[in-house]
Amino acid sequence: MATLENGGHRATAPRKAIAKLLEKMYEGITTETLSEEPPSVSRAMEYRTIKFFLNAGVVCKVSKMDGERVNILTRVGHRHYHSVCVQCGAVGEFKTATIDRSLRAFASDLPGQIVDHRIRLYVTCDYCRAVGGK
Amino acid sequence: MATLENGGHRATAPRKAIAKLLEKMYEGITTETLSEEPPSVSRAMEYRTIKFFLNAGVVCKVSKMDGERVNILTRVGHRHYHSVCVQCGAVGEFKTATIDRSLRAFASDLPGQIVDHRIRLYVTCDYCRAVGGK
DNA sequence: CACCGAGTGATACTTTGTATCGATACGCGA
DNA sequence: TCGCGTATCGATACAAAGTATCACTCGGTG
Repeated sequence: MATLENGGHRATAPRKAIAKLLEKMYEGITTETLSEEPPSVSRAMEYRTIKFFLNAGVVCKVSKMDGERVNILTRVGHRHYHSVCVQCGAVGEFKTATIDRSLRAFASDLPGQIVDHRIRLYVTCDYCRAVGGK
Repeated sequence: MATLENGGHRATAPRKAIAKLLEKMYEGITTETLSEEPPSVSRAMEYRTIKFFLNAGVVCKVSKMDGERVNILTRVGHRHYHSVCVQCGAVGEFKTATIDRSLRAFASDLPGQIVDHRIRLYVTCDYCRAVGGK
């Protein structure tokens, strides 16, 4: 929460409520989620708060396999990637030590100079594999 | 174009026009592009045709760095990745032989089983580097 | 207490995407 | 060639998603 209180911004009730929701929704939230779940805020606030969290770096947008984009809480630090369970939708974050080597490999296959990158993995998480029986 | 004529689908005038536009717009097109550029089709057709191309596998959706999603023509075969120039917006496709090794590395850092993945590189393309002077 | 800017809700409005419907255009068999 | 069913098309009505505006509230400060 301390992150929010920078530059004169306040950790207000709606923001704390939405942050709390973000914490427990591992599959991410959308404005639709916000209009259904308890911490009732005005429709305008749904968009405002999510946008606020986005450029505060508190949440990331992640694309599900079907193209839907949800907002998920950033739990780890700066450079990380997302894994999305194709069954339960839970989004995980991971880092990898080998990414630099991989990027060099990509770079050699490619004209131009890499300035940034996105990697996203679709997985079946351990829980779903255990439950789903496969 | 032959790709289109499967399952009783036709390569009609609007489709050919949009396909032609896709061929020359390396930065991808949106429905907005279609409403501005010549081959004038009804607004409903913009959406219909793009959706049609999408599940025909003729185009892919690619996210620009700012989050805008454009439709770009698929030029190479099945499994490929996109590079997006952050200056001119041109989208390139690339394959890489080393991806399997990289994925194994990711997999070892990650619980669950990888079923699919997306990789996207943001670059400054050779042309923009030459022109932009850096 | 007065002031001021951040934050909020309600609402109007714009943009984006979908559904519907009548009218055409094509491919194909009789 | 004629007739028919399906694929398409344009126009338009609708629905959904996102933004802009405005008046009002809340906290902190002098």
